[in-house]
Amino acid sequence: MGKRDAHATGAESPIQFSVDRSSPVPLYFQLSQQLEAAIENGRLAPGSLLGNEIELAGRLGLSRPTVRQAIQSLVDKGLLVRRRGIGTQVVHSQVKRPLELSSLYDDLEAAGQKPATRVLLNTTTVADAEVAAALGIAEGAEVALVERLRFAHGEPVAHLRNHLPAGLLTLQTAELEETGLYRLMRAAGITLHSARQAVGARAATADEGKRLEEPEGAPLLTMQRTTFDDTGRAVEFGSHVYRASRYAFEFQLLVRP
Amino acid sequence: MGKRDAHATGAESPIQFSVDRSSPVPLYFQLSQQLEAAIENGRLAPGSLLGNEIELAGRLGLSRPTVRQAIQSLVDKGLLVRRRGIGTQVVHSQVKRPLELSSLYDDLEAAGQKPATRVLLNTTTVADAEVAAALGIAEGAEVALVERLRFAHGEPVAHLRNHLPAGLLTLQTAELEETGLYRLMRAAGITLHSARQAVGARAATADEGKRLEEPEGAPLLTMQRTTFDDTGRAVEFGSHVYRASRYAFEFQLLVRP
DNA sequence: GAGGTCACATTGTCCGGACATTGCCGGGCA
DNA sequence: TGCCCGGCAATGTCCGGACAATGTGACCTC
Repeated sequence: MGKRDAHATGAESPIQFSVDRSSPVPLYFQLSQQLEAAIENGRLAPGSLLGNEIELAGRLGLSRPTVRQAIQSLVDKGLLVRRRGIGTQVVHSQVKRPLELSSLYDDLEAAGQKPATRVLLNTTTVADAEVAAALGIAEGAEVALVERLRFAHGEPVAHLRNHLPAGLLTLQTAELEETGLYRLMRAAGITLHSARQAVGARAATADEGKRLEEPEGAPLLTMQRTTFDDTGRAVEFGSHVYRASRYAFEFQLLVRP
Repeated sequence: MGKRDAHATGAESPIQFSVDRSSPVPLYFQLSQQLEAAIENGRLAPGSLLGNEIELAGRLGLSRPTVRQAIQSLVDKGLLVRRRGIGTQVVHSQVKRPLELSSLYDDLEAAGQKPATRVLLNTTTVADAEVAAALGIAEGAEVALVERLRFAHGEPVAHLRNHLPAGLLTLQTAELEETGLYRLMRAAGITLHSARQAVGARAATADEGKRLEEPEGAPLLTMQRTTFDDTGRAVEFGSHVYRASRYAFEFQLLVRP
């Protein structure tokens, strides 16, 4: 054969992708979804080359920028790696879901544990110094306050206290017992964008121990989180306490290049 | 005036950007850095519009795709928000450094605390089941093992135990006392790409208490982390214990759109 | 046989344009 | 006065091409 097989990667049964130009879904998005699915179910093996962009574009009847846009989105997700002069290949390891702004409710549900919630408090109050600073509002301003106990398998897992700016949305206690706070906020049209978190640990006080069915002095995991929407407004400040014996944070994170 | 002022945003003293075409630095990167700097130091006020892409491209003598690439990189960082039909604006809040694959050494140094390290162990051993699973190698395979105590202001902050695949790089004890593990790995040409972390809490054992100068039973923050390079290979597995009274994790994270 | 050199394949960067989609605002109409 | 509609401005998508930078492998030379 010649200097190098031009179809070195395509030789091994190239996967057939296709795009629907009549669909309102952007072409690059159609392609990236098909690529992601192929990676997810193993049809594109880890470490395998993707075949060069130009040929792929030609096969699909797309332009190279469109194909690049599709590939780039998966590179950003950490599923693909580009190597100049080499090609684009699937990362070797099993990359699980990358880091997301996780909700305890969704985490528990995904883990197969049916989460339950008991609302302890659902009212309004005035912001103290800490809450005001976190939400970027004036001290003494009105805020919504929600306190909940979260259970999994009938046992308490965490005590959640959240402050929200007044007027952002009205929280029904019945809804709060049914689902997570983030889902309610999203349903109200709030686009969550970023969050600032601090995770620490401390010993349980007597009150906390009673609430969470732990002895006084037991280690607890604490998290404070301020969540922002896409305009940068703070939309929620949470101060949560987890039973360390029942819960740990797990997440995947990518290095920003 | 007309239906709408075409220079509504440019009217308020448009910031002058400039690019150097003779520089080897990509044009879109030059622009994105200047934009980021302008946002960082407040010359581009939060909430202000950026002015339309076409006009900006014209002023700089760039094409629109190049300008879009620059803007997109800042949108990905969470500094800008695009609104179709409206324009691109700076997010309102003070977005601090986004989430990075943080190194305790760098964290402490950035906080102005001079970190110090005492190497307790720097040897090789065989992988037990946990380490083998984390690194994706065979049980019993040879691995490097490093145990360190990290100090800040002369007080112990954390006990760090790391396992690395054999042959990845040779760690000098003297180097480990001088800087952080990640810096050494990067200096050895390893491109860190992603990591899987689990953060929990537990009570200190008697041994741990002695090492970290905490009473037995004191709450400790624990973290296990497996780090991968850009090909997906696991390059490090860390099992760390922090004094909860002296350290907490802080990070910012973005919602994946 | 060992080493360096060169061509090639592939991604990286950049251009100029075209049309579609969306949100806002003003003006027209009832 | 109030509602609806059209126009406009801005981003979103897509095209086709051009040249640069880089890593690999094969070839050639010594």
